[in-house]
Amino acid sequence: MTTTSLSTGADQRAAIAAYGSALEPVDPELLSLLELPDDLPDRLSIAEAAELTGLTAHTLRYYERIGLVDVHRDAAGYRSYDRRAMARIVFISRLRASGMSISTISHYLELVRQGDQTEPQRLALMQQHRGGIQRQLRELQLALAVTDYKIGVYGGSAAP
Amino acid sequence: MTTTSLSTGADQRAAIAAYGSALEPVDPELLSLLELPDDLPDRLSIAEAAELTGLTAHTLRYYERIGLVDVHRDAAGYRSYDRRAMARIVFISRLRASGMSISTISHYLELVRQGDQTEPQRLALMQQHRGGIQRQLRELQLALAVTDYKIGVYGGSAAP
DNA sequence: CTTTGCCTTCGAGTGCGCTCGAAGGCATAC
DNA sequence: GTATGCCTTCGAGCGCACTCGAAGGCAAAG
Repeated sequence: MTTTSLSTGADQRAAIAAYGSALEPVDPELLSLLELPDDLPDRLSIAEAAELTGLTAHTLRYYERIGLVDVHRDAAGYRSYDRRAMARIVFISRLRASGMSISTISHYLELVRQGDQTEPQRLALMQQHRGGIQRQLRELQLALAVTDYKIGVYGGSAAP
Repeated sequence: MTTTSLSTGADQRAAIAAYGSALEPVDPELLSLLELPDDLPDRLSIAEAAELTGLTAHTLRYYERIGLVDVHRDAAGYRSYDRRAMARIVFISRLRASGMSISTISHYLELVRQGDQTEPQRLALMQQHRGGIQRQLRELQLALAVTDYKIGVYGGSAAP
């Protein structure tokens, strides 16, 4: 769409790469927090992205469909996940894993789209989420205690 | 049903009490692990049970309906939650809060019903659940890290 | 050429865990 | 008596987050 096909074959997907992702370099501190591998390829297929994130290809398409992430297409029309997309997806999956609803994530990302003046709202949202995470941590500790108790009752050891 | 009504009025529900719950005394260690109050009344209405557990009355009826817990009825046909029922409900809510599905909980409770010879299976189940809890704890730590990172970016402090 | 396999879009379906509402019973207050 | 409020059972409904399947495109292998 943006570039005309010069090369053919397998390289085409990679060749199409210099597109869109270098606008902002993706905060390296966040990138390392998200624990993406250092040798993360520039462009990944949906199968590779699924493998790396632990989500299914179906779920990745779903996240894109509902507007959580933008994903480029290569010359064949296939999805091509760049560093930015991967970072966002892992970020989203962290929020999901900590119980943030998809509608709240959508709202947060909409605030991001609206620019810097929404930072106070984003801050409030994240602070509230932090409270939720801490509550969950406490609940998990309680659950761990009763689970370990039962394991003890059944004569087992905690490490299976 | 079991006793004929001698008293009338408010005491009737309490009067019906000496029924069923004293068969086994409920493991005091588990009871304290479940953090039920020391002054837990012998018999609670569904509203009181809901209040104490943080579940809704609807959910308590649902858990009973699907066979997770047995609950006695008073002379008026109202549910009356004894210590044993409360302990089980809190136990269930701990398992739920740590991500055990209702069908797995049902299975576990069915094993309990089947008697001592199912202890190895219960042990395995709880050990597996322990693994799940630990995985969730790790995921929550990662989520907490990115959340705190964002809070920092937005100029906020972790304690709101 | 055909086969294989991964990819596309689209819309519909699924499973879970509640959640609700209707219709009615019981008990205390007035 | 009636009104209020909490309780009962029953079946149905709902929201969420996927999850799936059909129909078809693209490209490397044989």
